[in-house]
Formats: sequence, structure tokens, C-alpha cells
Amino acid sequence: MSLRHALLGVLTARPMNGYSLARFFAGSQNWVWSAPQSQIYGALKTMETSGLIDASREEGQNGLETKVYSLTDEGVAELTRWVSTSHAPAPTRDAFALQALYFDSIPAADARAVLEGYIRSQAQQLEEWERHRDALANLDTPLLQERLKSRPKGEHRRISRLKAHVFEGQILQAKARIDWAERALVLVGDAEGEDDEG
Amino acid sequence: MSLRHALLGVLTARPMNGYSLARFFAGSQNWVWSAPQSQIYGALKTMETSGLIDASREEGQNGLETKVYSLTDEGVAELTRWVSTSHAPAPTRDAFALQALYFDSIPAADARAVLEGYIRSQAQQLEEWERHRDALANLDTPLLQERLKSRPKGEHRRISRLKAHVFEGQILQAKARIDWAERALVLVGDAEGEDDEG
DNA sequence: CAATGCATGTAAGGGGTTACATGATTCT
DNA sequence: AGAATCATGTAACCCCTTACATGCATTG
Repeated sequence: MSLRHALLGVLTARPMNGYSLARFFAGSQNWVWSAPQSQIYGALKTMETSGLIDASREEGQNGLETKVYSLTDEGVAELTRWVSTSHAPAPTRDAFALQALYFDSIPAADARAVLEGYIRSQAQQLEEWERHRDALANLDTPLLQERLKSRPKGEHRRISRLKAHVFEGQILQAKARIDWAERALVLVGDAEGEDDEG
Repeated sequence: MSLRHALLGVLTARPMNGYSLARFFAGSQNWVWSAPQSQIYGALKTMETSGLIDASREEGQNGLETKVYSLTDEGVAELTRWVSTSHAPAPTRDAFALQALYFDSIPAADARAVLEGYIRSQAQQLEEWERHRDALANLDTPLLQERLKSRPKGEHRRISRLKAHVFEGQILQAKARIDWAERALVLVGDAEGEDDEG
């Protein structure tokens, strides 16, 4: 559902081809939406068919012919409409919380190892988000710079602050998860020597 | 992927039929995994085929014949294995953060309305999770009581604390989201009168 | 007798993942 | 010559959503 809006959002910064969009979304360790390459091309095709974006054949970086997509008026309107609308939250589906619900039924050492791995991956993600937040706050990302070219200078500070704040939100959540996991380590460790089936 | 493990986890408390499981997972406003009824029956069938659970025909609440599923040894082993293993975090896909990234391009009043709706829904979810956490801490949920029957009394307190802590984690995250959204309200409101395209 | 609850399923369609396939250009 | 990068796609499979379909039993 939202991949389309993510693509529309990126394309408001500047027109891009499928390959660049795919790189942006692939893995995407530091953004709020990710998608594999194979999904991008299909989505772009259906979005073109439904009139949200336009393709123009242009020369790529190496003289290769590429399809460069840009927003149509309809695409801009759809993004604006979507951003302005309240959407019901997606149903909860938290695999790690599910896993943690059954830590009481495995050896404490195993639960500790899983929690530590979780903390490591959250800490890494946290770092990446902090970097991205700082880059946005300093107007130091390529896409933001492109985007600001079509906005009056007086708005630049407000825009960069708003975008940085979105990643501040991700940061706060990652920190909450890390704090939680550290307290879980204590809870699990409490019963050292506890084993499997009781 | 994890619906199977969620089902295995619930079935460790007691054998259940598809209908009860469907009610448990449907909407599931206060648990960590949700799934619609239509998904449950299919998942149960494939899990039975792959030997994770066993079905036995028994009498339901009203003399109706129902299929009651219980874990096989293989099912227990699979759940234990899954819970004991570190899993890579799912790629980020945060629709609300995506939406918030473009609040700078809509009227501030619209952004405020969306944020307020978000805060309301998060606050509601928060309340439900707090109720559930408290119920677990007080050994006051039907499923936990069933589950504890097969565990030594000495472990009851530890188990209920661990489970309650999982929901404490959800609570902390919901609070972080609400705090974030409230600061976002200030940031957005800063530029009162700012409009659409600049 | 109608509505609600118990109980089990199917079907169609969309979204996401993994892997495969192809071809040109640039770098080493 | 071989590897990496640019560039665009396809195919199979699984998960999830929405909706439909059926039938028995209880309650008002």
C-alpha cells in the first residue's frame, strides 16, 4: 500500500530512474521504508499506468538509455491527499516481542544471547538513524538539497527540522527498545541456572 | 513466517480449536501478533501436515464437533528452536513516519489533525497494553492460568514477570511515540499560517 | 422466528521475498 | 579478460486482507 507513497515522496525531490530508486530503497538501513529492487520496477509500471507518474527516456550516467520517472499533477495530489489523511494503525505484528514472550521456556543463557543480539542490532540501527538525523539537520543529504531547490529559503530550516524530527522518533523508539532489552536481561538473568521444562 | 510460531506459542498454554484461536488473534488489540480468521485455518492445516500440531475431534461448547489442535513434540521443538535463535530484524516499514516526512508540504492544520489522531490511537493502544500487563502481573489472564498449571509454583512469579515485561516494552514504545508526536505538534504548529506549495 | 454465537472453511487479489535473466559500460 | 556498476525486468512463492459461504445451536 505505502510503497507507492514512498516512491511518490522520493520523486517529489527530483525525477529518478528505477535503478536509483531501487538503490535508495534496497536494504535501506537508514530510511523509514525499504523494498527490494524487484518490487520497485513493478510498482513504477503500475503507477505509470494509473497516471501517478510519467516516464521519459533519457540518457543515464553512462550514455545508457534509462527511464526517468517524474510526478504528474495527479501523483502530487495523491501524495498530498494521503499525507493529509488519518490512517488506522497497522495491526500489531512484533516478531521479537513474540519471541520474548517465551523466554521463560528456554535456558536463561540462550535468552540472554538472543537479547544481546537484539541490543546489538538495535544499537547499530540507532547509530545509522542518528547519522541520518544529523545529516538532515545540517541540510547535508543529496536528496534534501535537491528538494530544497524548489522551496523558498525561508522554509529550509523548518523543513529540515521536521524531517530530522521524524528520524528523532525512530531514535527514541530504538532507545526505548534497547532500555527495555537491558532490563529484560536482568529479569532473565535473575533465575540463573533455571532450565528448560520445569 | 511468525504466525506459525505465534500459534505454537498459544497452543503451549492449552490445546484449542481454530475458532478460539481465531478469536484470540482477530483484531487482537492487546497482543503482539494479530491475524484474521481466514489465515488461522489455513495455517493450522499446513502446520498439521508438517507435523507441528495434531488434530483430535472433540465436542465443542455446544455439543458441536470441533477440531482441537495440540502441539506435537516436533512442534514444541520448533518453537523452542525459534525462540532460542537470533533473527535479523524485519526491514523498516513505518507508514506513519513516512507520512510525517511530508508534513512540511501540507497545511499545518491538516498535519496537526493527523498527529492528533495518531496520538489518540496510540493512547488507546497504550491503555489496552497497560491493562494486559497488569493482568499478567496479577496472574489474571485465562491463558496464563492454564499455562501455569503445567509449571512448578516456584516459577510462577518469574514467568508472569517476564510476560508482563514484554508488554511493558510495548507500553514504553507507545509512550515514546506519543511524546514524539506531541513534540511534532509543536514543530508543525510553529509555522502557523504556512501553507501548501511554497 | 430472527439474531447472535459457535464452528470451519474457500476465493480473489495485493504485497513482499528470493532468485533468476539479460545486456551494456567502466574499472582493474 | 574479468569484475563491478548501471540498468531493466520476470517468475515462483509465501503472507496477508477482504469477502464470501455454510451449517448448527442458543437466546430473545
